[in-house]
Amino acid sequence: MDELISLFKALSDETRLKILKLLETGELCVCDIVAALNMVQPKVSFHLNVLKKANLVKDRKEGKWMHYRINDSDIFKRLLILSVFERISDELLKDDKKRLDEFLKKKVNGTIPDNMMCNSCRAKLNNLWRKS
Amino acid sequence: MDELISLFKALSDETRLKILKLLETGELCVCDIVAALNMVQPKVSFHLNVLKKANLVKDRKEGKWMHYRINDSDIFKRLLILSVFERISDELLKDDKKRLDEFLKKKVNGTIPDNMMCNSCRAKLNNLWRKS
DNA sequence: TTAATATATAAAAAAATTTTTATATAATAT
DNA sequence: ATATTATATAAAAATTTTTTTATATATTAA
Repeated sequence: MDELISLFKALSDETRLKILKLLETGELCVCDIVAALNMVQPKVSFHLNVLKKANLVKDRKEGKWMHYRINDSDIFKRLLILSVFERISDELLKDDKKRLDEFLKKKVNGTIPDNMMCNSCRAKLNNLWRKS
Repeated sequence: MDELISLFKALSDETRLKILKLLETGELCVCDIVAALNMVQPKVSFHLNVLKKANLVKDRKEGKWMHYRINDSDIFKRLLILSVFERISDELLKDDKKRLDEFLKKKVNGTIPDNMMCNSCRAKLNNLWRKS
C-alpha cells in the first residue's frame, strides 16, 4: 500500500506533473528542467527525487550531468502517466516550454559554451540544428 | 490541473484508501466507517470530505444519517478506483472489516437499538439476517 | 593542483495537511 | 419544549511536505 500511496503522492503536485510533462518528449538534464521551470536547482532536485522514489522517472549519469527520463516500465504507471499528459493542457506548460527552447537554443548557438554541455546533449542539439 | 491534483491527493492517504475499500461492497453511513476504522468521528468526516471534494464519493442524507458511496461515474475514476482495490490486500483491511461486521451485527441483534438505525440500514440488515 | 561546474544533500524556515478537541446543527425521540 | 443522536465544522495542536539557503561531492577544466 505504501508504494501505491507514494505513487499518488508523487502525482499530486503541480511542479512534479510539469516535470513529467517536460519529459514527455525525451530525457532532460537537471539544468534543462531548472531553466524550463525557472526554479532554483535544489527545489527541482527535491521533486525529481520524489518522482524517482515513486519509480516514475529513471536517471542516468553522464559526466557531471544527470539525465532524467520517464519510467513507464509497468502498465499501470504507463496508463497513469498517459492520463496525466492527456489532462495537462499545453497552455499550462507554454512558458516553461518556451524557456526550455530558449535554453536549448543557447546551447546550440554557443551562448552556453560547448564544455558546459554533455556529449549526449551536444549530439541531440546538433541533430535538431540540422533538422530545422 | 487542480482537479487532477486533488484527485491524486485524495488517493494518497491510507485512511482514505481504506474508506474507499470499505465502500467497495456498497454504501455505508458515517457511524459504520467510524466503527470499522476505530477512529474518532471528526477525523472520518474530514477524510470523507476530502474524498467528496475530489468527486470520489457521493453522499446521501437519510434522517440524521449520512450515507457515502463510491462515485465512479467517469471512466478514469472507475479505472483508478479499480486499480486501487486490486492493489490493497484484504489482509490490510482484515481488522477493519471485522469491526464493521461486529458493528453491523450489533445493529441486527438489537444491541444497538432499532431507533438508532436508519430505515435503509434496517432493511439491508434484515435482508442479510434472513440470508445467513 | 586549483578552480569551476552540475547536482545532491542537509538544515532551517515556511506552508500545507492531518489530527484532536470542542462546539454547532439538524433530526428524532421523549 | 427538552434531551439525545448523527454528523459537520471550527479552532488549536501536531505532523508532514515543500521551499529556501547553505554546503558538500564529484567531475571536468585550466
